Amino acid sequence: MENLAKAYNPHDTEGKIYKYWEDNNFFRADAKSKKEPFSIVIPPPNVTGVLHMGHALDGTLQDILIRYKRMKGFEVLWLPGTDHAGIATQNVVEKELRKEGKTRYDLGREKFLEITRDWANNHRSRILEQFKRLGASFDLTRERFTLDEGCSKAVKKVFVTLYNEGLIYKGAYIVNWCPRCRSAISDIETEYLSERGHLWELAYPFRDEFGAIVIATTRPETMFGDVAVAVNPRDPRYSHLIGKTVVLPMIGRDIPIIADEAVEMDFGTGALKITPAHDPNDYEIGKKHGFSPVWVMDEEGKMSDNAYVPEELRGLDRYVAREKILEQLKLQGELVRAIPHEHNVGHCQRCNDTIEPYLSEQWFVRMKPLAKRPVEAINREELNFIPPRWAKIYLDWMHNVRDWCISRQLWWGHRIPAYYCDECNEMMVCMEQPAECRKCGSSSITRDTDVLDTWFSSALWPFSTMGWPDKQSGDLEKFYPTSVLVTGFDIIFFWVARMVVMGYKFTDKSPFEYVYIHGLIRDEKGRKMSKSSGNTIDPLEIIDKYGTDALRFTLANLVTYGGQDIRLSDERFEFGRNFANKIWNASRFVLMNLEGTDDRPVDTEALTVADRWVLHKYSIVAGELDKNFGSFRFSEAAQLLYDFFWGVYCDWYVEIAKIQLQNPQTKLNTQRVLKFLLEGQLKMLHPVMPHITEEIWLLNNKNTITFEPFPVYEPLLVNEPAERRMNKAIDTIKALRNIRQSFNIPVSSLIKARIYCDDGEDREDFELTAQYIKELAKAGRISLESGLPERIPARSATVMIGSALVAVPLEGLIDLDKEIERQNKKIEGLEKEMKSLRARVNSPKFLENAPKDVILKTKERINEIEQQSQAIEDLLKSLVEG
RNA sequence: GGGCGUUUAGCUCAGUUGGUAGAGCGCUUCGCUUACACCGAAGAUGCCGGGAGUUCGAGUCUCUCAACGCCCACCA
Repeated sequence: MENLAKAYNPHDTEGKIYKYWEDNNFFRADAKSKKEPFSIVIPPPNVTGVLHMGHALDGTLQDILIRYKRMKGFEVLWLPGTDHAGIATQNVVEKELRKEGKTRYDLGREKFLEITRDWANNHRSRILEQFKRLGASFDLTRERFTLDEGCSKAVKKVFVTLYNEGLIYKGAYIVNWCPRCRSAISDIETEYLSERGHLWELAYPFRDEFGAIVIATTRPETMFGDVAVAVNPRDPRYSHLIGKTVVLPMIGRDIPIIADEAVEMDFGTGALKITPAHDPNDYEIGKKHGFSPVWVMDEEGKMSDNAYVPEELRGLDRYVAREKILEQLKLQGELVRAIPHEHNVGHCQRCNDTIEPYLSEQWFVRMKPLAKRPVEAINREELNFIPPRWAKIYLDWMHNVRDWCISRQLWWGHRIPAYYCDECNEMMVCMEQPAECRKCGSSSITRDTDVLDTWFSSALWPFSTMGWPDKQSGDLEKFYPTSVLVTGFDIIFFWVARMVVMGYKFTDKSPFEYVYIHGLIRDEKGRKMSKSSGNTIDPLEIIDKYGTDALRFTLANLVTYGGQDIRLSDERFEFGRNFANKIWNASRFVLMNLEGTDDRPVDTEALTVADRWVLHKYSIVAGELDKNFGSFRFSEAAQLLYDFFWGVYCDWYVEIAKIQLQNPQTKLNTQRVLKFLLEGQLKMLHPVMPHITEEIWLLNNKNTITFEPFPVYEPLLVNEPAERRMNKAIDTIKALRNIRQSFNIPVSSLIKARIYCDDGEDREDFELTAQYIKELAKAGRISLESGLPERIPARSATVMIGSALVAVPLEGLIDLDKEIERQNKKIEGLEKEMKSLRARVNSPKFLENAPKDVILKTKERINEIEQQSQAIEDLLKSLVEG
């Protein structure tokens, strides 16, 4: 054991240990096991992605739960996989193509998909390899991909079923259109940003008389698609104009002035241009009044090449066209004015391009009828959010849910299983391509060219990955529904809510019992981490620099139950690194001192006070840990582990063990206790810091720590007297060290300490711990005196430990003024505390209402303070008198 | 417009049923004592955002105000 490195080097450990786990298939789940199941499916990272801090946090927390439950004896499944990430992946591949000066249209659909598939396959393993570096104990034999055969089958099955039940429909509606992606996107993929623009007031001249009506618009380029001008019928400024005809500037097309209640009189000019093909509200108004929409912009955001658009503008980008139009209108005197106007503009979440509302044929899922059971799930506690406040956000969304636009005009994704007869246009929605048209019998059939929103397949993830709709594997029965979903709040609507919807619809159950929502990772200034702002912290770099376990421990410690965002900086990981090193070195110490020991258990008859004390504390920590891991309180668990290992085991027990190891009578049992506690703590730490604990564990054990039973609260180890005794001893040691430091007494000079105490319990307590005090406070001699002295020994530094007085005679060494100052300060503190205690006790209401134990405790404390104050005052007197 | 979160030591943040505040880092002073300087020892630092209320007692519960942040809706 002497050959262990002086400092923990994670790189010597991590790769080796992970391989050991992998080679032995420790993480493979058995669907036939009799053990109670515990399962998590990973939120599938995008194939194109690289591991970022969000993944690291998410993955760490899942792995902690998984490893903890594995040690608790559950049959555990953590199912890994990746998401094909429709738009994101397609964008990346298109970007690559652009470097070669090509577009996807140059390649054609088949060729483009082939390239994208290769790309995805390459990256698919990369991200999972990165998760492995996190120590993720997932079952790689069950790895899934949202576009693999099984998932695709599930997608088709769900689509066809929903269609047949009328829950999926196709139709022309205004959708959010991203001109850059050339696709529709859903409402929640549209991000509204406040932008400074203009409200342009344009004059549309009357056809049959002099004058004009002035409308207000933020998008003048859509004017050629106008079908009417609408005013509020109650608006006195305009009511006389209703029914008249105006002429669209530049193209001279006639449109009527109509009346509609929806027009707000006090916005803009009170006159609204109606452009049904390019605005959601206008679409509604247009429909109501029976107008046919006029398209003037194409799917790339360019002005259409049709008769409605002036020739010189056709094919121009929408913003270029806007400038030209304004220029022209200004010349013609039809641009009345431009008012600076701040308004919200939709942007594509994926590519940030400005969204155009666009009337087009799309597929939708009717969400309202599907939302009923997901709403009830909260009340029935079939679905529980942690922290619970997220349930409200989820419910609000469910209550106001709108139809979900699921079709995307992309190539990369699940192609919609709808088929059209080329002859008669009959539409057939079915699992496989039909051989012939069911209506006219033609064999010329074409599949719908749209693909599905990525989140459609993600919504099925918890059960599509378990084999649904097939049941052969047994995974569905054993591991579905899953136990918990761990994710960030940013995808509650995108993913969590839709999984619940689909879960209830197709499996009759919530796909998970708990949703644990953690905060988002931010940079040290609280900004969102993003590649574009260059403020990301790469978890792999952190792993290289500090080690995986350091990363995991730090993150676990930083995450809060309330789900607060986490501000990270590089240096924060030193915390975990230092702790790992501490574990390493304490282990090294213990292992070095195990020579000559045996494999027998701790002899509980022969325990010293310190042994009993540390075992007592250990048992309590084990119990607390169980509670914390069981209730997703990761940081409390991490803090507990840290405090016990460092603050109790290392700082006190190991130091005391050094004493006990010197004594042949206590040596053997001390070794056993050291080892028992070290191994127990390795187990406790293992879910959070798997590599280092396994490495150390294997130095002394044949089998992996992976399946070791997690330590539990052990009532037999609880020992209150030992705790009381050690608390006194520790207080005394600290007091003596304080005196030593205050008076600059060098370590080389041994101090003497006299402890004046009662002959009863106090004396017994101190007798049992006197040796620890002597050694750890570097005292030459400890003497126990009976009762408090009548006169405090002169030229002594003193301190009260409970009702006992500890005095250190410091002939010649003591600085009188310094000691007086020290004691005065002490009295000051006591007096302050006393004041508030007295006020309480003197109030009859307190005595009436407060619980008895609180009253008792308060009175005891008052007595204690009185005693101490008295002693200190006596001391001061004797100091002054010399 | 609606909703949520945050405000505690110089910094970053804990604080689970109300009992008189903690950690890490940083800072000060010592120290290479049979693991560890990625260390050990001793210390300093807080009207727990402001105000009001409930209570014997409030960082913790209620109301209110303020600042910052986020989400949803949305006005052409």
